Amino acid sequence: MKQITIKHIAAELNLSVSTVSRALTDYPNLSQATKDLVKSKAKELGYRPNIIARSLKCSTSDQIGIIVPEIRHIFFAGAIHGIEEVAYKKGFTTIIAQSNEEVEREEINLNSMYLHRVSGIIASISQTSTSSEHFKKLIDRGVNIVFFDRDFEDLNVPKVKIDDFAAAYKMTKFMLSRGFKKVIHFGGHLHLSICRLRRNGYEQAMTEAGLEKEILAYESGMLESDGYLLAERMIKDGIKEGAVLAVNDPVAVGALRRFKEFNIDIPGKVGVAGFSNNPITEMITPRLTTIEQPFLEMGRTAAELLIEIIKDPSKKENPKTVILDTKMIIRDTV
Amino acid sequence: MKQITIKHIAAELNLSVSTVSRALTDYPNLSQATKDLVKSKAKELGYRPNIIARSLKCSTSDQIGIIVPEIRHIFFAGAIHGIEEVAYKKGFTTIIAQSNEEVEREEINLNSMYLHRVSGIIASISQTSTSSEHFKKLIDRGVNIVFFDRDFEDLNVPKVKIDDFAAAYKMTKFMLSRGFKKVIHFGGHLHLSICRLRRNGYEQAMTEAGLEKEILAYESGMLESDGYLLAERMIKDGIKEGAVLAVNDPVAVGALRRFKEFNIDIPGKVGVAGFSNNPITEMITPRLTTIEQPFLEMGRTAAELLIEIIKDPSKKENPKTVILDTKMIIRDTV
DNA sequence: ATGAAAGCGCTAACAC
DNA sequence: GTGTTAGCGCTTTCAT
Repeated sequence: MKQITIKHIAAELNLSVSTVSRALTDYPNLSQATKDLVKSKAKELGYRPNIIARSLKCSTSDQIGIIVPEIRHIFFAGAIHGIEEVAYKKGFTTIIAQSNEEVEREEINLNSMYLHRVSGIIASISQTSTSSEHFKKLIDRGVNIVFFDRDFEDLNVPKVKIDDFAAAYKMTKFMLSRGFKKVIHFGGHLHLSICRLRRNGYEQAMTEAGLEKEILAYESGMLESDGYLLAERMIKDGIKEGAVLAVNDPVAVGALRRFKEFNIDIPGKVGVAGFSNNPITEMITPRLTTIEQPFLEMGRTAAELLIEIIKDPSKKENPKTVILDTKMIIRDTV
Repeated sequence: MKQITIKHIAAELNLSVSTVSRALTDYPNLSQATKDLVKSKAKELGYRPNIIARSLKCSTSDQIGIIVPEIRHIFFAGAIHGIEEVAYKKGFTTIIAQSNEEVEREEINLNSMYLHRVSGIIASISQTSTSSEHFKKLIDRGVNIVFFDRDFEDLNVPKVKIDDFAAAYKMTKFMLSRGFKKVIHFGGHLHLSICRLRRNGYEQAMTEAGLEKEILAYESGMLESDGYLLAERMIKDGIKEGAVLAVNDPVAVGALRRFKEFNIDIPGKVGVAGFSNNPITEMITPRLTTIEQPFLEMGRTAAELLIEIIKDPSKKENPKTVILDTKMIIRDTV
């Protein structure tokens, strides 16, 4: 019940607490004999270091915090998997928190992790995070932060991203090459850089095809329900033909569902493409064309970047931005 | 950069640290004037309490730890949502960790949370957790623990569950009533109580129908890939007709996929039912018949039970087990 | 090679 | 109503 401390060990062995502490942390100038003695005694008594006390003293722990919008999205769950893989290998534990796309919750979690003195934080920001103030404050206090996928462009920290512009550009061109007269974009909120970049890529491809007059980009949320509603709105707006480039897979799936309810021929009349290569895209009918994002790799890389600056804070001077490759996955909806 | 402490506030105001501490924690015997003074000064200096120090002193925090097998399963993600909902409302923050179905990882996370002095832990155990030793140790040290869904039967702590036996029993009977000559069970590992109970419910229904000789229960993992493999094995075992009761939705979905690849008529020749009412069960073709588990409600209840014993540890003497209702969702695969 | 002692930031028992 | 002081468990400088 009662906690065993180094004091107990010291008392039992007639040693000072400092010697015990040193033995336990493998301090160089200490005889191997005492080290062994202390360690075996510690084991015997069932000693467990109080890492709270250690954190207080050293003002750090070996814990990495992860903050994402929603863990149930395979993209984030997968990235977390990648983060954990390298974190555990390097002796860190991880804790996860979700913002539920609410900036208030994001701030609470961020501060809580800071107060608990995590060694660093890997984050992908919420849809409602229009200002980077809450992150900026912590960065100014020296907290190690790395972003993946959704980031703040004005924050100069390490990042792992994909080339959102190029991916959207490529997919738009591809859809046009399949014979669609125009492409409509179901986009996310523009203060998120990934949404803005995807939209820019779309617009660029349309412009290059001489279709600037046909550019039509809706701005909405990033959930399945948003895609569902947007599809309905598109039909109501009188658009009966064209290809839809959705900002992500959930939006694409929602749109597809609505189009199917309207008995619209896919991909005959309307095409649909998503973003992420969510496993579900392959299980539904028709199977969704999408862009593969290497989420596992993104997570791994983010963890590596973070551990790099934890181990050597001077590396924060010139933060890296790593851009990972995407791949078009052509299936049945385009 | 440097942390502002109560010392700084005390110095600026010519007060003692204890007065400042008392003012900040709204101690009763203190003039409102000093309280206001201290609080405004704290705000002015950008003071943030060091909760590590507070944890060290009080050996607790206002943090609830959550440990689940895999966050990407909607069942767990949904339960976590429910937990967070009530936790935040009551002033707790939450941290999440996943075991990836590995008992080693589960133990690491469990210990890490304990060492970080969380107020309590809500857990659903991993598939490979055959012994409850690691949990037992912490419970003996006084750590507050609540289980939901997957639990250790030998641990006498608060739990939130469904009636697994009854649900499996009911679904088996229903399948038989639809004209299937027999039901085959795709079960999970039997050291998990939920798997054992579901299997028992299945066996009971078969026995009551005079089909004890036809009882066939495979034992496997709980992933989609396990269902896929099991379906293949069933075919290879020469079973061409009957209904499959899967231990959960992923297994059912995997089995369904394999049956479809074999061009087996569903539900004409073979029926399939899952467990959980995962959203995907409605998006695939044919839509999967399943049992709805109230995951949000399970999470909420677990959080309430935990906060109850945190606030009043004497309640641990007679831990509650809450059983929540399930519902059969009949769709196209049975 | 080992010990004594200070201190991380906070709370609370004890004084006045 | 407010101040003094000890101490939570640990690390680390300074002695010896």
